[in-house]
Amino acid sequence: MEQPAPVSEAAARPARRRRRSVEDRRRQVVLAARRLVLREGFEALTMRRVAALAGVSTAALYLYFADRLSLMAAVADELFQGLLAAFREAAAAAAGDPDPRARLRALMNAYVRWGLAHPDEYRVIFMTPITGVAGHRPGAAGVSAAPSGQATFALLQEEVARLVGTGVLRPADPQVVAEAIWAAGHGLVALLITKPQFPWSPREELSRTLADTLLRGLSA
Amino acid sequence: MEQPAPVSEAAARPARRRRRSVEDRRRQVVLAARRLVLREGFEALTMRRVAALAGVSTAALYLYFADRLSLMAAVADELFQGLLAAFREAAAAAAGDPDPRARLRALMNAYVRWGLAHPDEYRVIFMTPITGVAGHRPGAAGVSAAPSGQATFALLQEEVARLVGTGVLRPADPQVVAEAIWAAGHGLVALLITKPQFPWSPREELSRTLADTLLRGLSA
DNA sequence: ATGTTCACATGAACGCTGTTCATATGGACC
DNA sequence: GGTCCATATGAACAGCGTTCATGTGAACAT
Repeated sequence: MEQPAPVSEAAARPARRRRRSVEDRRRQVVLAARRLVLREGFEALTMRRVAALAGVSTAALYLYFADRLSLMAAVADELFQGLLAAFREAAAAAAGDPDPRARLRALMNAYVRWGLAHPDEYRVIFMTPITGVAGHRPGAAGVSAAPSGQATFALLQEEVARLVGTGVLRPADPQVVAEAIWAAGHGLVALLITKPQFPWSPREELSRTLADTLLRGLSA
Repeated sequence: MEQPAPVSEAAARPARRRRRSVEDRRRQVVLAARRLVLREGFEALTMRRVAALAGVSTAALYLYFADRLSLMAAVADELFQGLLAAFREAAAAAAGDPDPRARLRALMNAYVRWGLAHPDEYRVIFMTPITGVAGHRPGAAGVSAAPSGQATFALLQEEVARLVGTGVLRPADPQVVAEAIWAAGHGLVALLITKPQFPWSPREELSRTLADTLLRGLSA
């Protein structure tokens, strides 16, 4: 339809064309799910609602995803790009700052701000027991594990490694340090989301104190 | 039955006796729910299963609790005592240490260790959107907000205040600092529980790095 | 002793969930 | 034109939280 192939190649085509179509539909489902989260929140992310919004039957979802968590993993991978964009933006904004720690601080702040600004998306990505983007139903074995997520963490990890390498931060395993920073940021976002009735100090102050303390503790 | 009151007081008694009985039942339900979590994990905590184990009908639960979250709040209050005990134990163990920061460090480590050792209980307490111990059905308005939880956080907050007061930690609002420490610890536990497949560094190393970094950043 | 009242308890139902499966359907190949 | 097979579906299953009309039995008044 898109490109009328020679008849001689027609034998090899169908499989490809079919697979293409399947992946298109799969992607369409993921996008519908994303729209659902953005518009109606985390709780709206049910198989029936996603199917209805995507215009397919509920059972059809199980042709593209092993189960609900696999679908959510695919959605998470999509949502990650929002956080990734915020990361890149923060890093760019801190480019001119003379303080070598500015970029790392900007990443920390961007993470917390993004999480608090997008709690429903944050819940999908970081507060749901998701393994990574699992493969289609027949393919059984899971495939690529959330590339966007890895890219995002890599950004943090590389920045830490850079600062350790240049001696700005005291000698340490960048992997461990990056994980610790991530954990600290996640804890703040997650607790504020889960326990909103706790008498929290102002969020700005809290976020600043956490980032400052970590940076001070890590500095050489 | 327990104490045959004079007939003249009989008019006032029933209400009291009845209330007592109701609270006993309520407590019995909470204990059944706790046993369920301990033995079968977080997912087993359903209204039907709790009711069955407590020996009452499912509908009866709604006489004692407004909804499922209220029941879980009561269970959380019960589970908190485990963490509180771990906190007290850790504080006592650090009593002889010459380092004035030893107790705070011990609290941080105890928190993370307890959470990782009791993930199902941790999920009930800290990873479920719970408001506090809500009142009975008719009473409508919620009552005491998780006393054990408050006591636990108070322990951390007081220790921070003590160290700030003695000049061991740099001047800061103990409330903000305590919240930040809590958030950091929570993040580590929560992420390890939610994303067990992530290629984490060894837990001991992670926990130590996080605690050391925070202490170093907070020290005067 | 009898009648009345009312807090407490329940079985059954409602609408929702994730998931499975027998049954179509329709295009690709022989 | 007939066969096959990937794709799609409606219906069903078991479970969930929650509600409500219906008991039931002890406490009180007469």
